[in-house]
Amino acid sequence: MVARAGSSRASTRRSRTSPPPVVFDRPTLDKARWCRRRLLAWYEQHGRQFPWRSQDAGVFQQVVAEVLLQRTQASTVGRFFGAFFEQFRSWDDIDSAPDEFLESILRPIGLWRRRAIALKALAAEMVARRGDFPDSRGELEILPAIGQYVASAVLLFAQGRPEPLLDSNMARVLDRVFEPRRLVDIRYDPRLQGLARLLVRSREPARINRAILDLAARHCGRSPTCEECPLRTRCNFALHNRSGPSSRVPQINEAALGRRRPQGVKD
DNA sequence: CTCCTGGATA
DNA sequence: TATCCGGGAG
Repeated sequence: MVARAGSSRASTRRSRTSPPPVVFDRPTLDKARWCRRRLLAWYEQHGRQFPWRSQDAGVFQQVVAEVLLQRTQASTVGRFFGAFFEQFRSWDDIDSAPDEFLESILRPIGLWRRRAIALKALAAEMVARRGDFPDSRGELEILPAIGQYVASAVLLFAQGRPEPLLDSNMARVLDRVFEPRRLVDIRYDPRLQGLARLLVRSREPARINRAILDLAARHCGRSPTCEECPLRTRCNFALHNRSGPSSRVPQINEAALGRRRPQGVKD
């Protein structure tokens, strides 16, 4: 039961995220379909369980979890999940909590100061909104703590729309299976976003999203285990990779993609 | 050491 | 468009 609040007229005029003007050729469309099937089959057996993926998790927990997951490993948030939501069970709980208390709870997983500010601002907004999110991406991305990624998560989980959870992991999978991205920053690469949106265009977009994220975490990291990957037979990286018996992977010019920060050490 | 389901800021 | 936030796991 999707309540479409007739926003057809003032449709997302020009949000920070461009609409999908990207057109793909037939081979790419076929490959995407093939990937979807393989991913779902793989996810059926190897998908990971997390609290925020549970049926028990409401939109509140799902969205807050997305904020907790930013630049943070899922396993870390997995261990942290119970302790956090035992203290904060609603937007109102966060809104009414003292800043320093929220910070102290967030401290173990890092980014605690920024996250406290962001969650506070978002909670206040959500209390004022009586708990319901706007239904357009443009309106969502205005809200505090909500950027392109979390906006997609809200549209995906709260409205069941086929939006991609395009993070650095999904980007890496798409780079390898399809074409390398143009831009270093995935947030401003229309081609990459269009590709991600194409992949999750299915009956169960949430499952596809999770399948890709889990695949990236399990087999498609910096040192990928292509032998066990369900996409290996049509993945550029895996195909180039199988040329030799050595398990050591030399280099695919991937060094230019990941940002190399000098990270000056000061003594 | 790098990386982790990014977003706000200048 | 580049930088910062942050503790923890690998």
